[in-house]
Amino acid sequence: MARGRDEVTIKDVARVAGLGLGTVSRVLNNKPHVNEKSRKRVLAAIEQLGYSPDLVARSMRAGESKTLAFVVRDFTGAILSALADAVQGEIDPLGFSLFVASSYHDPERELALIRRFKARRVDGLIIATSSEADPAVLSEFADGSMPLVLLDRELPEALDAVQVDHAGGAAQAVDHLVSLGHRRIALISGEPDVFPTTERVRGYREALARHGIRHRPALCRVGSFSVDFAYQQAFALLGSKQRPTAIVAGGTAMLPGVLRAAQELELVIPRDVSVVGGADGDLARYSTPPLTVVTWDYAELGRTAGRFLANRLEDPDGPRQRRLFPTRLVPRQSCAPPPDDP
Amino acid sequence: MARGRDEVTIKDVARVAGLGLGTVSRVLNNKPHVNEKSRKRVLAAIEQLGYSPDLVARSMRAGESKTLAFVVRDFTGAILSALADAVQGEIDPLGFSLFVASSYHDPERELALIRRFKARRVDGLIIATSSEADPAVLSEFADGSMPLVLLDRELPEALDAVQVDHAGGAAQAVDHLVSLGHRRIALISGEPDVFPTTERVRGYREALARHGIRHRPALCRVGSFSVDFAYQQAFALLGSKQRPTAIVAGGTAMLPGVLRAAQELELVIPRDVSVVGGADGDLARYSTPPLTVVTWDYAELGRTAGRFLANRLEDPDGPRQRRLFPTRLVPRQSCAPPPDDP
DNA sequence: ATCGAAATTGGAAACGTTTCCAAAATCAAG
DNA sequence: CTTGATTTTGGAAACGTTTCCAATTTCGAT
Repeated sequence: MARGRDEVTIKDVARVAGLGLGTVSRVLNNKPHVNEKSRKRVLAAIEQLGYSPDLVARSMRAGESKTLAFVVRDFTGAILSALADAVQGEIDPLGFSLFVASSYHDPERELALIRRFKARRVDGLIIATSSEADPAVLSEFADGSMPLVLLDRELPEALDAVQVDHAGGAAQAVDHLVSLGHRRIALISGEPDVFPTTERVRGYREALARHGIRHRPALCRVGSFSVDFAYQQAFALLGSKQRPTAIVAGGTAMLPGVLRAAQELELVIPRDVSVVGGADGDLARYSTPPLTVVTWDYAELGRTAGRFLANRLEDPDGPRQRRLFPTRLVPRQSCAPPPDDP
Repeated sequence: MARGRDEVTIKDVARVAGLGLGTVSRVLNNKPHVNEKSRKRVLAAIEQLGYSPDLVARSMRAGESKTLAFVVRDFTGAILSALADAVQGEIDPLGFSLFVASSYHDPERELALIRRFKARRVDGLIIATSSEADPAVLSEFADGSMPLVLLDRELPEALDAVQVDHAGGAAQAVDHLVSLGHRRIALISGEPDVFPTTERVRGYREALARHGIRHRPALCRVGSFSVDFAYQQAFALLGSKQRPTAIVAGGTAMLPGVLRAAQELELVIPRDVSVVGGADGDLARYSTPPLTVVTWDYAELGRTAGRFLANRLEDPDGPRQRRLFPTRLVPRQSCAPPPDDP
């Protein structure tokens, strides 16, 4: 099992170079106090033996692993994978490698993942907690034993965070629809206890109020980030007698559900109902008609998260880092004035 | 920097339990030869101190890290992230954590990633090499120093692999189109030096031959897995005088490009041109019209890759593992008989 | 009670680094 | 040359485990 019986170690390098362990280590880490001639000899020996340092041993001794973890609810989906990709791209040049794991919306599982990463001596965590309310997960963070960056979440602790201005996004969507003449505007979003949903609801209600439109609870559907949930809600909404003339779909997973419901009820977008997507993607961009969406810069969000975490590791007591990413509305062809009669 | 000054170690547990290191270690690893009463004492001490073993130290001593890496060209995209997710789900219960990294189609970068993972003592690799031809990457595998599973690639070495039957898939697409009356069928796929493309081309040509249709090189466009490439090729193809009546788009990234080209040329799918997608996804499923695609079970592919790698670690000299995943054609509404005149 | 076998136990050694300290070599100034 | 300061060097100790071996305890049979 134990591969690497034949691995060359720093001792071999020292022997071949005819120098001591200390000197080799100093060369490896670019430390001062090593004669130019010795450095050359060490480098030659390294080259000759094909030596490369054992990062596990290094972690062991140094107490840090140059390793980060990215924990989300679910990787299946273009946005979170784009984020992971961006994070990895950002931290790789700094010598870090990235673990990823999904909690599948299960706080229990999430906790187990965090614990295991802690045991692996991961240097830091980028995490979109499955819930903002789970006390077990919260208390795992409370002791401050693990540097972390929150991804689109809001926790009571004073943690570094990158967030998207979903409230602003929802407001942009409502403004746009109102300007087209809509008054009965529905919102569908996912899990009620996470930042993206609470913010969307807040932005939606505030925008309605601003336009003097009464908020009807029946039009605000919040539950779970799944295609099925979105489908059911959209179906119920669009099938009702006083159906909304527009739907704001929060989150990527909502869009397919809404489209399917509209299709099954033989409602044509945007003639019969207007739709604004809560995040951009291939589906929104290339479907017919292309869908108006609220979007933001995924890659930059990921890079920022990675950078925040790297900063934090360098300066554990530095000031809290936060950034709220603005959204923007991309008008395409899924919104039109409301139909006359219904 | 060195967090964890206060961490509790196996020595503390031994002291509190009033037993030796060996005994504690035996309890931790469920080894035999430990008295029931001692076991209880150790467990109590662990509980009391909140001890959890340091996985880095364990790796150090054991020579294996319980860590795997997943290296692909690009994570942005639903398929590869679904695969990563499946791999992670499969290996997590076995105690493994998963690193991910993108090579961005750059063999140089890919090599650097592999080297770093080796230095991290990763136990194994699941990899979709950026090219099947790069000698540097090949030779890195040749020494057999790292167990690995190939993902949709074919290399001369006798390596474990999971692959998709893209040749069969392309043939299914061609058969379907021919049965509708098409004769001028184009294929667009990505990088020419990787398994999915070479197989698609092979399947495409064989199917054409089987139907007695002459292969026209101009209709077979192969280059890069990018939306832009697909767009350009589709635009050229559909804008030509003898334009194809059907296009087979190999790979997810191809689809948006083809759709956009058709849209800009004001060609209606499937009236003016039929389209078969080379992989399924939200876009294909929910766009209007829904697109006929060739697909396969992404999650099962990922799980199998994970399982193969775990098997290999358990039995380094076991028989070579391979699996070719069948594709199936999902008829939707993007294919129709060819237009009469063009 | 006594003996041999089996079960249980403790702790040194090892894994491959980096860090630290003391020793050796070099240098500059007198 | 001598001396004191500085640079360079070597190697023991430490990081937290597991493994191994020898020592001790327990057990069963006589």
